[in-house]
Amino acid sequence: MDNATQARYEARAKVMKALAHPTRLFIIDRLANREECVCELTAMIGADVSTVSKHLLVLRDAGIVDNDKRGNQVFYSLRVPCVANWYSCVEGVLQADAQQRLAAI
Amino acid sequence: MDNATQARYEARAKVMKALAHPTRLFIIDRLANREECVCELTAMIGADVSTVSKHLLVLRDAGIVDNDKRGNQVFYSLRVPCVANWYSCVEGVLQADAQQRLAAI
DNA sequence: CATATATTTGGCTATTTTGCCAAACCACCA
DNA sequence: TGGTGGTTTGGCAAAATAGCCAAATATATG
Repeated sequence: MDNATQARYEARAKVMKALAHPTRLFIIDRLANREECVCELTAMIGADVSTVSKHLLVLRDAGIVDNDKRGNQVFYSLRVPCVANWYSCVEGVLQADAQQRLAAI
Repeated sequence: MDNATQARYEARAKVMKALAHPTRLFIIDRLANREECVCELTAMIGADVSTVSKHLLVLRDAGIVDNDKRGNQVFYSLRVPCVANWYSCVEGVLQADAQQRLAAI
């Protein structure tokens, strides 16, 4: 694998990695419908604000969300909506897996 | 967030996590066209066989690939092809990100 | 200006992930 | 049976990630 190829896969992996956490997937789900402020997301998630803020940073670094500061709160929104469409595929993986496990009994 | 919801996001995250590594994304790309044996994948990746084997185990545990032992080699194939379609979306994220960085100069 | 609210950052520890080596395993063949 | 090629497993050290607290920052408001 040459350097350019390596770099390309690393860039892709960064995006995937940003989505590889339950809390961040939950955030994506919330943002699929409308933008939300950090305070609202924090209330729904139930973790420390600093933790949520860091999750949002990961998503922003990956280019998945945008943020907009209005007044003293910051609103996050989904920048690339297609991400939200992956769920059907992920669910497909989970269902196929469940069926295989069932068949293995 | 109740327990069931939590569990659902964790299951999804497991699938995403399995894809959140350059080497594993490379493997998915290879398997998008045809099945490959561990030996062939190892040759293309250029890491230790044991490393590649463990990456394949992660993908298998997540339900993303299947394996088929024939003779003394093991062939891996993509079980849920839709995963390969995510690339266009990931590329979209990367391009949007590149444009934003460009605009910020 | 002082205070309150919303968010980010620094820093620390605990946990998870990665990748290599060595060893075990398995199927084939002489 | 012994040897060979292909694959997995165990184990370990290095690196990355997660989550909390405390502190810093920024904005609104009295």
